[in-house]
Amino acid sequence: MSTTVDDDLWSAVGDPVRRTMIDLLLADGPGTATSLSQELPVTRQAVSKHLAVLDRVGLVHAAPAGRERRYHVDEAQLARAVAQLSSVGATWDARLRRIKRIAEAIERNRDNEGE
Amino acid sequence: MSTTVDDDLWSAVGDPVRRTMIDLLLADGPGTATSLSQELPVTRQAVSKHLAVLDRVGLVHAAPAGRERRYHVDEAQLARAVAQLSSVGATWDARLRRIKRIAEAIERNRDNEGE
DNA sequence: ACCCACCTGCAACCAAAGGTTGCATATCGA
DNA sequence: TCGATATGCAACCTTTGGTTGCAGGTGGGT
Repeated sequence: MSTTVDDDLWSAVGDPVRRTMIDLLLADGPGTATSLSQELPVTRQAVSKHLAVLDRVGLVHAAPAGRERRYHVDEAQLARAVAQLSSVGATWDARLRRIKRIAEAIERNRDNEGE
Repeated sequence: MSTTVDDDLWSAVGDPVRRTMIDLLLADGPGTATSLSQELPVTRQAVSKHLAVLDRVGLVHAAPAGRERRYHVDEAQLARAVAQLSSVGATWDARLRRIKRIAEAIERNRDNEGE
């Protein structure tokens, strides 16, 4: 079961730089490619490309203001992304617990045969 | 605050093919590059490279058995990955809630001034 | 023992993604 | 108007995900 996740949304937040960008936008409020690049280890152009990716999947939106483009997080879309993260996490977690339970059952069974 | 996430671990599960591979290994139990590739839209060699990536970050381990290499999920490491997913999710979720709370406060304030 | 089928690893090659530099354009402010 | 600043676009490089082709082990019949 492939968990039916939106691959575009996931891989958008899969990049460490983009994840940090979202962190920054949430912490400091809306920002521009230039302002973000000053707090990141990459150039403004790289940040600009990442913003384009985030914009394409709807995680951020641009608000043109004079000579600068101020980006802000789309809260609804980010909430959707968070839901998917926890969804996959929950799926894996459930499987891990099931595996552990089966392992314990086998363990008990082996003990019974041994006595 | 950059959430101090292990970027290698995160980007390992960031790839959709690798995520599906983990799903398969959890659902069907240990498997080989060949067996996994039969249920995936990529070639055996591609799967083999992905397994190498997952192995490098400790999410899977190989058990050489005769002519085949059977891979199984490292449950502890996967649990760690799941924890990071939910950690980032929780961080963003908290910020979203805080933003919403502030927005509502401003809303209330504006209403008071208006009356 | 032999041969064939099967699983694997390695190398060459390709395309897309992330990153950089350089340059041209547009806007704000003194 | 002129300089400083913010942006966009293009060329180029490197890494990564993907492919094909080929050679090397291992297992199982005959």
